[in-house]
Amino acid sequence: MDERKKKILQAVIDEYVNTAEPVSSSALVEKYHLDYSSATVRNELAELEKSGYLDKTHTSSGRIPSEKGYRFYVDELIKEDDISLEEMKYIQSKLDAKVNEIEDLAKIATTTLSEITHYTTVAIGPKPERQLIEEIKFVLLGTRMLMVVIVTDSGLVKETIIKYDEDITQTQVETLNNLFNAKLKGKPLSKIDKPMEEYILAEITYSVDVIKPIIEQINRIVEEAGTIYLEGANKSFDLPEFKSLELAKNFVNVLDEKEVMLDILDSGVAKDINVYIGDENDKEELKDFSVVTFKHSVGDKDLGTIGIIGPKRMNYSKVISVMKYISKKINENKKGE
Amino acid sequence: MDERKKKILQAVIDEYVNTAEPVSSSALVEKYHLDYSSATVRNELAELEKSGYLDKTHTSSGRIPSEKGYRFYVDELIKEDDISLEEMKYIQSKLDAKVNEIEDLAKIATTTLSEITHYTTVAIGPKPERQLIEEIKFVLLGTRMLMVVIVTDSGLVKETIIKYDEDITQTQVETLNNLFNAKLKGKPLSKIDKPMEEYILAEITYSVDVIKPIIEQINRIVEEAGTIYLEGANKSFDLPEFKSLELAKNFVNVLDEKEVMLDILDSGVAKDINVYIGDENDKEELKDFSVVTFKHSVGDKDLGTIGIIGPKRMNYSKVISVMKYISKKINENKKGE
DNA sequence: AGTTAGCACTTTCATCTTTAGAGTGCTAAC
DNA sequence: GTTAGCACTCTAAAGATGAAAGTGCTAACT
Repeated sequence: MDERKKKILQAVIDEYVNTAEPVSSSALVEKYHLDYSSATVRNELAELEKSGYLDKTHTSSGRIPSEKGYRFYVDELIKEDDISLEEMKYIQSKLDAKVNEIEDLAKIATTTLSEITHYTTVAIGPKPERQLIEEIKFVLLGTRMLMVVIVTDSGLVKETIIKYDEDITQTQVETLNNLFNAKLKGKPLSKIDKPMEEYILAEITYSVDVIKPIIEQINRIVEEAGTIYLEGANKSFDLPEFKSLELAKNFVNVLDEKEVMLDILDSGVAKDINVYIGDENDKEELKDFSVVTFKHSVGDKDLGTIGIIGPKRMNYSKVISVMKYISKKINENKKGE
Repeated sequence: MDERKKKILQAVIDEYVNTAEPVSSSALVEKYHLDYSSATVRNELAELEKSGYLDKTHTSSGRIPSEKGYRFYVDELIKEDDISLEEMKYIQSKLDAKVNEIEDLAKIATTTLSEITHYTTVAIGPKPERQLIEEIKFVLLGTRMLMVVIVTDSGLVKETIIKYDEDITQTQVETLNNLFNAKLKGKPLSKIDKPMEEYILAEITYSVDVIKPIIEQINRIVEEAGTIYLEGANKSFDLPEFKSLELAKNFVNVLDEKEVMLDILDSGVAKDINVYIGDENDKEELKDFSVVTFKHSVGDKDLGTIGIIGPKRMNYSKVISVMKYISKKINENKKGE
């Protein structure tokens, strides 16, 4: 593929990303200052189509990029710094807000990413099994409410409350603190399995009624730790792709299925940024969309994965530039602590 | 209004609620076993229209209920037990789940209501200012993380975490516990104002840096305590009213505006169930919708308000029946505790 | 050999026209 | 008071028309 073809392909994609309308040869010449006539461009477009980088919606329509075209764009033509000074400042200001909980950080990053790109974003924290329990603390509220707090090494703090029908003594709380810390500290954050449950039950001399709900709630917390954030689902309604209400509904339904979302975010391979264009998505429901995911981390600490879901004609340059910038800034901020 | 007119009006509304299509005289005769010819029904329909209970979309169309018609239906014709045995069982099973936090109860009620009625539901807890602080507790996690827990008399538990750059001692935690409990226990859950802040700062001998973030976070918690739950926003897309994407977008936007939602839920007057039909809504954005709200409580304890937002042709009978049933069950469950 | 003007050809999209069908309102008869 | 019958109205879907937007190809040009 020669330089002129690349330039034209890039122009077609840039234009189509903006307008969502098939791009004509004359529009390219006018808007992209090409020093050739529309006829020449037409010849090139025909060849690009023959090689599979472009498509047409009907015989006499302008061109739209094919998935192969987008893939070439992402691999070869992408601008890595497609981000304005204003956007940088905005990101900085958002990230500057004092963040106490690791979950809030993910939330802020997700929201900001959605605000700047205008696409729908999803996020998931580090996998529970990969976090280690740093502390587990029991706190008595009043006389019949027990709060359980779990802190992990990646800074996740999760708590839950259990109501009892009878008073809990401070001594009991001490025993619980000692026992659970002895058994769970340093262990991965995963559900309490049967053997462990039996061990704990055997160890504790008093009522099973106190322990049972604790184990139940801890297991619930662990499950919840893999929760997904979703941001800007509405934004997609403004896309011309969703002129058809049918499509819009489908899209919303996909987002609603946590399982699907989880799989997508998890599937990212070794690379920090992964781009799946249309058919490259495993999930049938996403064949008409593109997904970009990135894992963010500080040093070797995994902080989870953020993903963007948008139309295939997504602004890949902007999305990836912004992702990289956010990722960089999170790292800088965190290192300062 | 004579009995036959009532019967016909009821039939028109029931039919329109189901089909969302203008109702014809012949359809009424066929489906509702009226012992009159379509011509007679037509005469009655004409009179009902003249009195303002019915409308037409164009001269030769069938009838649709007017807002006055819906209002009459709600006031006079409603079936108070429009709920099936299956639905009762489903509600019971949902509410049976052990609920430790008052907020979870609101969440469950909201979700269940949305699932059964297929409309969008919103909920808000009791107003923060009307709750009294029962306990405020400081808990040290590790050496540099401080957790603040606030428990109110209506059972709300809110917590937050503050990270410090230096170690916090157990003695400091004790001082904090004593001071804040002495000053705030029994007081309404509201933001810490300037005089109180200054008093606290004067009282504490050590670093302002420790106190400032605590006050900040407590104020954030209080603000958050008035949070809204939203459930089943997607469901509305299935309504034929939303054939136009424009309308659907507007609807989603209304839901997004927390202020509007808050006002609506707050505006409920003394009655436990309030119905606002179309123009009866204060908010311009809701003139095309109907809103039903109900306050739920146990004894004299306010538990907040739940609202349903749907098309004017909402199934008022079902909505109100289900609301009453849920309210009743919550009361029974809670009393048992 | 690469470029381009020119023009026939294709397809869409918006606008009109037509027609069948659903419903009402009214009149006159029961 | 009720109803059969029919003229009349309006909608909604299906075809008809024409302009506009583009392409592809040919033949001429540099």
